[in-house]
Amino acid sequence: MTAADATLRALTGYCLRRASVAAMTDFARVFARHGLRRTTFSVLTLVTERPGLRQAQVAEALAIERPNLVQIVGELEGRGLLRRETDAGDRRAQTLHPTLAGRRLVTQAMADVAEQEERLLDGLTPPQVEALRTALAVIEHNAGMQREAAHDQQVSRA
Amino acid sequence: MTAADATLRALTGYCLRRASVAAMTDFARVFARHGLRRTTFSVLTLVTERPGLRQAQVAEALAIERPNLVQIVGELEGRGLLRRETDAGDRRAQTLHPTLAGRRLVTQAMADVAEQEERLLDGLTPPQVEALRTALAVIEHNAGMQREAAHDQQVSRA
DNA sequence: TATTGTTATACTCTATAACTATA
DNA sequence: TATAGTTATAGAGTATAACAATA
Repeated sequence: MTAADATLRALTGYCLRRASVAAMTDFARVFARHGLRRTTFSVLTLVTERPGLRQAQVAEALAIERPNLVQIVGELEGRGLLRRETDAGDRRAQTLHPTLAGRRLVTQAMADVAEQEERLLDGLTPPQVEALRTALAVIEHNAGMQREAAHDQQVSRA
Repeated sequence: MTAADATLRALTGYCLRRASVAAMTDFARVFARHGLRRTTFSVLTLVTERPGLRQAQVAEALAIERPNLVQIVGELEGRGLLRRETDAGDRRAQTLHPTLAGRRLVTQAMADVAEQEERLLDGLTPPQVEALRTALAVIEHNAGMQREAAHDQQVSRA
């Protein structure tokens, strides 16, 4: 495809966004069934998979700004799904640990999410899904390169 | 992949979202070089491709709520990139028409967007890109099915 | 009565500056 | 001084209710 015939609906970037928005809308409904949003589901799942992470590490891993994570963790702690624990070695840091209720909720929610994902991928063969994931990884990588290049340019201009 | 090993990073839905966010972040930078945002670029491009559409038709085509489109069109009209024209046959309706400046801006911006898209897809063969677009269409379709099913359920409950 | 564009409004997600307490 | 968590706040994007003009 050349730039000449690149109309709005022909843009792969727009197809990517439409599919993402549609998929995340469905996922949001699954999250809501468990009283979760995308961000709270992500944080609770990560903390369950890797207990003891600091908030800053969770924020880094999930690309969430630290100030925004405070409310998310507060919400999950308020519902008794995880607890904050002051790090023994560095009393500035809060490590995060799932409660039993949190682990149970993650198990249930993740099962529903996986089921929803199967519905979304219905009609695609395993090789097609693998090819999709490869393509998505390439795009994410290329976009990251773009961001770094723009950042370097900004730095060198300063 | 079964639900059993579905950790956060293994979810295809999350890979899809990360790639989409990364790609749209880059596109946003391209739009900004022309004084546009994603929404204003989309509207101006569509109006240039299909002049004379009513606002309600543009909103429907781009999945933008009509109230939100008012500001977008107002911004583009204020910059002299398109003009509203009261429909002769239905004086409630406003049809949208690109100005010369608007058409020129779309040509320039679309060229940059297509170039950016090529960078994003760098490393993928044309068949791989085609397979990606097929997979994205399947996901969007499946998600739409999900939405309709949920809506039908909601209606039948009422 | 229904529809188009519009106004006002609210809600979510995200981003940044600045504070505190620790290091 | 630098970092972790926090507070407050601002912005973009999106969603709904209600109104005037028109059909």
